[in-house]
Amino acid sequence: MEARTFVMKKPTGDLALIKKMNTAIVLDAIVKKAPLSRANISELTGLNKATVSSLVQDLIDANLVLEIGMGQSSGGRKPVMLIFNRTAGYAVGIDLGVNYIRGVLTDLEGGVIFEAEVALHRHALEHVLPELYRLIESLMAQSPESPYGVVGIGIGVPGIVDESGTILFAPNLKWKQVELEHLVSDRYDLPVFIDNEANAGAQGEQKYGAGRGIAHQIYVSVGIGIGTGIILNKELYKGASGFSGELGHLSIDLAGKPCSCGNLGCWELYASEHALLEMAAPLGYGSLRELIQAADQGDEAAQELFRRIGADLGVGLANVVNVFNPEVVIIGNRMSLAQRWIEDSVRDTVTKRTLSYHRKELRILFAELGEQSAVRGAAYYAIHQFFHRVKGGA
Amino acid sequence: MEARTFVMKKPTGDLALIKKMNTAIVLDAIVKKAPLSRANISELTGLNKATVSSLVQDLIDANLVLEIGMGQSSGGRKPVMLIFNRTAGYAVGIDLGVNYIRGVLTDLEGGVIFEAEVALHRHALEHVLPELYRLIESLMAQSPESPYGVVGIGIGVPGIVDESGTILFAPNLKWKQVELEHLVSDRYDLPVFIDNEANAGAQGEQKYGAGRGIAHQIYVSVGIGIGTGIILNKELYKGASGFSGELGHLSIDLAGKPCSCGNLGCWELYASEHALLEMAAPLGYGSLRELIQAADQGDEAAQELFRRIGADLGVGLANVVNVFNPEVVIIGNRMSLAQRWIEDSVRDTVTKRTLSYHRKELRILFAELGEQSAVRGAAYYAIHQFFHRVKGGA
DNA sequence: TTTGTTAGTTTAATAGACAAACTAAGTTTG
DNA sequence: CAAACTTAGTTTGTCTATTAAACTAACAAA
Repeated sequence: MEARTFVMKKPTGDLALIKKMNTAIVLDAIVKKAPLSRANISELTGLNKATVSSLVQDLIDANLVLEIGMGQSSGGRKPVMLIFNRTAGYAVGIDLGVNYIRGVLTDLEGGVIFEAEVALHRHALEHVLPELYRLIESLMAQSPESPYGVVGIGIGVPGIVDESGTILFAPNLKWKQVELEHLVSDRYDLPVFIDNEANAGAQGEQKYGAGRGIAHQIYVSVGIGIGTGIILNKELYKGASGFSGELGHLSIDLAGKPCSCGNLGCWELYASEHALLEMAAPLGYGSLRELIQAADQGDEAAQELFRRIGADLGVGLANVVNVFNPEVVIIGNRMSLAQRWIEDSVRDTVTKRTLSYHRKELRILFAELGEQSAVRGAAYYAIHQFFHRVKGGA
Repeated sequence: MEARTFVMKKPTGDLALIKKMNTAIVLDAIVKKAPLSRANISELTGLNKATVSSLVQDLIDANLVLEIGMGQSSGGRKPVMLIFNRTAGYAVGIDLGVNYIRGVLTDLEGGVIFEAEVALHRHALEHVLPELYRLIESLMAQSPESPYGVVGIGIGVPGIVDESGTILFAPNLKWKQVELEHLVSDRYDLPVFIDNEANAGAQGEQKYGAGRGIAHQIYVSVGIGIGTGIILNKELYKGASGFSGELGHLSIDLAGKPCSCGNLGCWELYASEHALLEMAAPLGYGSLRELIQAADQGDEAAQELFRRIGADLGVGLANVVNVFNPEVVIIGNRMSLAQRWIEDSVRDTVTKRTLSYHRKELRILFAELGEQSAVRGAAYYAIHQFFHRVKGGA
């Protein structure tokens, strides 16, 4: 979780804790419902006016809140309106893909200030790292002067990551045991957060996209394989070993095709981009883009292929829905580009195959942030940790 | 959550909260590691000696903690040892099955004081309710005089339950829309908690059985059908509608047998007691008990049947493991009686079909509480809520 | 101008945690 | 056996964050 070690005090309830809690409550109110006056905050949160005044002053001193002048009077003294100072610092988010590296610089609200992308032609670590560093440095160079500067770097990667930010295995990059967090944080002396692409995407959609305000959200990243980010009670769920959600290897056919993972009939053998292209090859199409174009131009075979992929996606999604009973399922990554050709068959299949109790609350959506789900989510990791740091008082 | 409405104050951080937290910390320490002295608690929790003394006094005044006399000196004044007063109150736990009602009376540590069971021959509500009431009353009659008396009643039922404690649907009882919580709590004027049998069983194993101290535990109740109780971060996970974990309707065969739920190839069609007995019928066996006996006496066909059921159980479990990456999976309910005949094939299948990363942390266990998982879990609901109530200060 | 209203600060009270001093009651040592 | 040391638990005074209430500031309407 933490990047470097901030010494953990004993977690007993003392006065510092309650101040921390209340500060968080106040800041939260401002972030979510700005502009607000102190009086508004008091009413909204139930905290006493005096308490709010004191906490707000601390936040102003910490450069996290700004007074933007007088608001409308409703028959008495004019209120002083407060907003969150989103430019008190900046965050870097990186999406390290298989054939690209994408990066954004965001403000503390996660809004994109600047973005950049480079193509990746080789996967060797010695080749990728310099590219990554160059991208990070170009992003940081764009960050305006600010009280906190760049507060951290979040990176989404296509592989399995452990708690220490080490990439255990990234099949499509052919990487094993890459201590990426150490490498990057040593270089820039900043907090660095590594997570897999699907988790980062899930966070992105949860905070800034289709999943805003939703407690139970499953993000299914359908690209070359299938990955998932599981958000339960508004928090990323990671299993015992820190990497759950290998839903790509959910078996949907107990006697189906053998998978490299050892199981039979894994979902991603049926419903990923890779599976689609395998079936498209005999028709003479070599890429997702070509296939979509063909479908758009009326090619029945291509359209049928999408329907089939949609159905198989739906089979797995039905399982996911029956297991998690989520409020939304978000389909993201490259396959979301084919939304118009797969959406109907996905929905039909899910409707047929889920319990009616679960269907009631369910919405199936496509990623709102498109290709930016993962970068924005990655940046959020850095922002999130920054808030914990400043509220702690370091 | 709450049974009756205790008016919720604004959840801001005030002094009462921190006292509540620290009281909980102290009580927790005593419950888990008794006997302890005040000095021990101070060291253990990091709370100041004075604070501990004061909080302990409150707990003694509330009859929740007892002084049991002097402990061993280690070179200075003898410590006064403290224990949790487990008999300050009692809880009733009920497992409402399809052909039985089982009940226990427990102390506040969940230890069984008294147990009883009645057979159910008819399922009509008019017939079951009086039986249920008679059982509850016989249990309550056994509770000794105590400061708090019976603190609540927990009931596990074979069906889908909503947040208000209404049984929406219990297929095997043919019940629909039974407001059980209301009925029972009106009758006894006590807090009543209804949940489905698998969730109750999961809680039972989590607190008193094979899942003690484990954060991520999946309890699979294999009976007539398959139900599951999912515990993540030590808490029962319920989905958006309050009833997730219909893992029985996880499809393991995308083109398999049609299920009454609308899906194809549902797990419980392959790996439940019902499925087993269907396959056993041609061999001339009519019950699980007979089949186990046959296997014990060397009947190869029966043994083969168990191996097959074990394998199909394993297929579904592998999916569960890949999805949740839990630390333990606990197989409970009736099928756990056949442990010795299915264990090997279950393990083999799971090993073959799960990702090695997940397997590392994984243990597959059978219910430690046997047939009592659900009753004990049900009682725990009442105990748990009681603690929240007294710590609140009512 | 007066009256009433709303915003925000100041003041004094309160409650809980804590450190330090203190009392209580034991053990070890010369 | 007395003196010295140890440990348990309580008492005392301090500190801090919240709060209610009083107060100041600034405006609108009559």
